[in-house]
Amino acid sequence: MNSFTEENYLKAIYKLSLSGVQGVSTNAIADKLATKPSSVTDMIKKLADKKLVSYQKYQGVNLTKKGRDVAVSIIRNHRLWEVFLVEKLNFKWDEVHDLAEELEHINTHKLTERLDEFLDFPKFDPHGDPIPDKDGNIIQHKDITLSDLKTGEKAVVVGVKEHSKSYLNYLEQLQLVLGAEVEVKDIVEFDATMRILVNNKQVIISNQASKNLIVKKN
Amino acid sequence: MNSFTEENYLKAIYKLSLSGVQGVSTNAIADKLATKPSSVTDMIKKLADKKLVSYQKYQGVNLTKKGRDVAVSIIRNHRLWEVFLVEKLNFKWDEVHDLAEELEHINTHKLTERLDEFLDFPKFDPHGDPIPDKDGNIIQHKDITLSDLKTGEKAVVVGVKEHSKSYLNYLEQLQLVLGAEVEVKDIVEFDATMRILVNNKQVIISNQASKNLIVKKN
DNA sequence: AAATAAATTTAGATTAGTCTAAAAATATAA
DNA sequence: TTATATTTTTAGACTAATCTAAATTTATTT
Repeated sequence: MNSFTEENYLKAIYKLSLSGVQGVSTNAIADKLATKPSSVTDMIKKLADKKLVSYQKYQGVNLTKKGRDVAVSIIRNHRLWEVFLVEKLNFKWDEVHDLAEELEHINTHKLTERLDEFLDFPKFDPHGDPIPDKDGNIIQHKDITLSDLKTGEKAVVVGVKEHSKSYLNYLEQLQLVLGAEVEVKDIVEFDATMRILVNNKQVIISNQASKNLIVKKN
Repeated sequence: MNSFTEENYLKAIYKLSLSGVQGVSTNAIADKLATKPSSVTDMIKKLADKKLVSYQKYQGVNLTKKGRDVAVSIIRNHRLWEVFLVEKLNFKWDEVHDLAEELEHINTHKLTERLDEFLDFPKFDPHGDPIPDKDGNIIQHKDITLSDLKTGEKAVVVGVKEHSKSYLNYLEQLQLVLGAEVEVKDIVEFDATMRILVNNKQVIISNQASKNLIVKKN
C-alpha cells in the first residue's frame, strides 16, 4: 500500500505530465505540492524504488504504468466524491475540492465502484473534468476556451481550467456555470476583454477569466 | 487539529471508560489499539499537553470535556458513514467497519451535518449502536442480551456487543439481524446453550454467541 | 512487612517525511 | 567558451509515532 503522501506525489506528477513534457522537474513538483525540491528528490527515490516512477538524476521523473494507474484511480475517486458532495449533499462547486482531497485516499476498489453506481456512472465532475472509467481510461478535454471565440460565436460552458474558490465563486455570480450558453458580442483589441451574453444578460469578462473557461462551440 | 492517531487514542479511551472505570489503564489502551504500553505512555503525555485528557503517572487517564467532545464526534461520523455504506451503497453490515474507520477522520462539521440530513437523521447504525446527536448526546443501550432471557420469553434483536466479521456473518446466516423476533424454547443448564425460534425456524446458539446479542423484551 | 509479580514509565533507537545549507550538475549569457 | 545563474542533489538535522529493553512504581502474596 502507498501512503497518502506518496499518492499525492503521484497525482501531482500525473497532472504535470499532462502538458506533454518528457520528465517532470523536481521544482515543478515542489511548487505544486508546496514543499521543497530537496523533499521531492527524497520522495522520488522512494517512488522509484517502488517502481512507481522512472527516474534519472537531474533528468526529471516519469510515471510508470503502475504509477499512472495509481494516480488515475485517485483522480477517479476524487471526482466521484465531488459529484457525490454536490449532487447528494448539496455542496456548491467551490466547496468540494478540499473534502474530496481527503476522501480520494480511501482507495478501496469496492467502495469506488459502489459509489460510481450510486451516482449513476457520471462522466464529468462538477467542474466539467472527465472522470476516468474503472479501467483508467480518461477522455481528455479539447480545451477550447471562451477566449478562443470570435465576435458573434456562440458556445456552451463545459468546464474550467482553474479551480480556485474565488474563480468558481465569481463564475457562479455571473451565472457562468456548466451548461450556460454564451455569445460573444464584442472583444476589446487592447487586452482581449470580452462583452458576452449569458442568459440574455450582458457580462464583461477579462482575458484572465475567459481563458480559464472551457467551452464547446455550437 | 488532531492527527488520525490522536483521534484513535481518544476514541479508544472513550470506549474503555464507558465501562465506568476511573482512570483507563495504559495496558488496556495498548491492547485496544494493538500497540505497546510504552507507546501509549508517550501519546498520553501529548494528549495531556493538549488538554484532551487528564493524567497522573501510574494512575491511568480520563478524557477532559474537550477530549470527550472529539471522541464523540468521531464516533458520530463513524456511525453515520456506516449507515451511508449500508443504506445507500448496499454494503453488508459485516463489511462497513474498516471503511468507516477511515471515513470517520474526515471531520468537518458541515460534511457531518449534511450527511446526517441526507440519511434522514438516523438514530442507530447498522449494528444497532446509537448515533450521538450533533451536540454529543448519546443514548446508551440498556444491554439486555439474549443470554439474559428465560425459557418462553420473546424479544427483538436491537444490537450487537461484538463487531467481528465472523460473528456478524454468522448472525446473518441465522437470520438474527436487527429487528428479528426471537423466542427462547430451551436452555441447556450445563453451558447455557439455547434453542430458540427465529422466524419460525429452530436455531441452536452458544452462550458465547447469545451474550453478545442485544435484545429488547416484548 | 518483605518478596515477588505485574503494570507503567524512561531511555535510547528507528522510520517516514520534512527542512536548511552546502555541493554538484545543468542551462544560460557574455 | 568561460562565467554566471538556475536547478537538482546530498548531507545532516528535526518531528511524530513507534519500538525494545531496562528501570521504576504499584499491587499481590506469603
